Amino acid sequence: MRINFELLDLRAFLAVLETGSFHKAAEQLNLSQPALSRRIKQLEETLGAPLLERTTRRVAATVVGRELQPLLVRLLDELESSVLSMSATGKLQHGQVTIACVPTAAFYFLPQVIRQFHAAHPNIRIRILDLSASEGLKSVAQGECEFGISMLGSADPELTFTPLMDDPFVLACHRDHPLAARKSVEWGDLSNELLIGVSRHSGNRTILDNALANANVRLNWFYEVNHLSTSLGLVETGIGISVLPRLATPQDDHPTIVTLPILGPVVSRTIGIVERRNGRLSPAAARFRALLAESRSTPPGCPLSTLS
Amino acid sequence: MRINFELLDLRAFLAVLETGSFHKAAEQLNLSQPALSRRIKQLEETLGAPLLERTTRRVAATVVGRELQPLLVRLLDELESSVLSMSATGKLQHGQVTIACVPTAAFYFLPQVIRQFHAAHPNIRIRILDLSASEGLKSVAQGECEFGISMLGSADPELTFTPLMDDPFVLACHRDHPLAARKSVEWGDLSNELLIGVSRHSGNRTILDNALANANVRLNWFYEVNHLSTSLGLVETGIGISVLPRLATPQDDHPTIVTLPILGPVVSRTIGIVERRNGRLSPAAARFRALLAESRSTPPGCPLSTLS
DNA sequence: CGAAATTGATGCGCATGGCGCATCAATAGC
DNA sequence: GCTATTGATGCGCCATGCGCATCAATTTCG
Repeated sequence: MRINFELLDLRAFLAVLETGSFHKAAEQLNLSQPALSRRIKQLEETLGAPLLERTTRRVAATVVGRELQPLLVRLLDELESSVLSMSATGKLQHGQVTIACVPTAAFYFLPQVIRQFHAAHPNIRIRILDLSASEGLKSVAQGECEFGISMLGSADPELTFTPLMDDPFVLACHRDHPLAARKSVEWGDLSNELLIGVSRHSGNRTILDNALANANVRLNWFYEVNHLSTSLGLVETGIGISVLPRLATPQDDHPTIVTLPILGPVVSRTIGIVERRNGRLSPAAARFRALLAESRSTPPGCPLSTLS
Repeated sequence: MRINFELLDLRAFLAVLETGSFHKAAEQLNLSQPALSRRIKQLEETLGAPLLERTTRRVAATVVGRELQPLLVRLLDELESSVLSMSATGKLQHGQVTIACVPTAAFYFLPQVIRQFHAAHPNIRIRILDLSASEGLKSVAQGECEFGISMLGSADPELTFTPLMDDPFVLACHRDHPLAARKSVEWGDLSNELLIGVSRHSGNRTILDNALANANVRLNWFYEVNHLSTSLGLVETGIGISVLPRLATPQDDHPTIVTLPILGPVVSRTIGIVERRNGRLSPAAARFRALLAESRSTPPGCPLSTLS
């Protein structure tokens, strides 16, 4: 059996029991009394049982109506709260934005943008999935978050990429290391060093390997770890040096670690916003994305596969 | 915020996600594709956030849509099952009838009528509130059951009464009692006996007292108990005799108790159907009541206060 | 890479359903 | 018994929701 009535019918029934009057219930629902009377009659016919016993001066629920009333109150209350929540989300008064972000970019972009966004929309929560680049792209592709902040990765025609900034790879070494006294180094300077790197399957490593292959530079990756932060930890112990994205290194002076630009050529990864090609952002997510884009103005997004 | 959409909108949204197609969802809901497209669009505008991401070949829920979907599935499933239940009740395919009945009448009227009703409507349950006469009338008046089987009690203008049968008061005594050998007795025969009776506030006692006052008969109520069955129990011990409604006495031969008609005059209580004056019965209750009435045809009900 | 098939969105006109007004019948209070 | 009020019904009107036709976009296939 298909549902063959409307929400207004159910609300009319509940309003009559609440107010004790067809007239008052009609007022409550912005209807005339005859319109409400017809709605009640139609609902009773649809359900095949009387719900109300009434005279011109009195109204009460039948036994069937008594059974139905608490159920309808609960269902309509739940529906109404969820609608209220949806509507508040739509008006940026309440809700949540879910985005994926590679951890190294999170610390750079998000604090300031989150501060701005929160000041403007104090009741909207930001939910950040801190995932690896590949996991983050997958999360966006599968619709688990509204967009992601990531870097150029595998070409996926379903995703678009809006660059925000270039993040150069730099050298990280212990203060006591001979190279630490330089203002910058070249790739050739690193040829004889024992280098600490991340997994060869990671996005960062893929970008780096491609760029260096083009420049005929070969490096000696002696240690391989899974997380950039582990690279930094090992550098701190002095057992080797590492090539890392700038954002993954300490932003301020560090007691034991020195970071130096690597020239000839400068190799960078591009950090940007990843979205589904036909995605539609909720108003809150759209606003958050706008603030992100403003923090670094760039041309409109295009498919990843067209970026060189 | 008021609910400003319809059940069909919600069902359209869920149907699209279930079928993966506006076309197929429209078919499912007996709409054309443009009509369904408009419903989705209107729902999204009402809620202030997109629910679906779609191209001409593909459709998926947004993050907001994903959050809403399980809630709506549950709410609409519950609504649909309760409507199915109501509809089955309306068509006498399923449901429940609740009536109040004084215990002494229950054994007489209900077994046969319940058998007939159950044969015709095997999936409708009969719920019997076995209450005293006064409690039964109150339950009917307050809408806790659809009607009651009771006797003439306090005049309540909100209730109507349809007589089913007259139930005479009879003498119950031990087989060894001197009166047991008679075929009948008169009230005068009881003047010098120690009588067991129920509470002077009970319906039965009120009827009896009124009738005997009119006939200038005075009885000696020596013992007073709360339940008619207790009267019978005491009669069985031989400590006294009792005046009881015929229906409250053993219907068959009893090893120790004899029941005799009491003449000059015959005093009876009237058992009948009690209803709210403006009551509306569910179809099942209406059918059950009709079977009851058929078991003893009587004139249409009239207000209790007009019965002499 | 272009053509073809298919699908969601939109313009348009029409029919119907839901509405409010007027009124009736019933109810409750004085 | 009269009066005021309320729920139910008849009636006419109009706004809404519909389907048809069509467009633009998407995906598949040769």
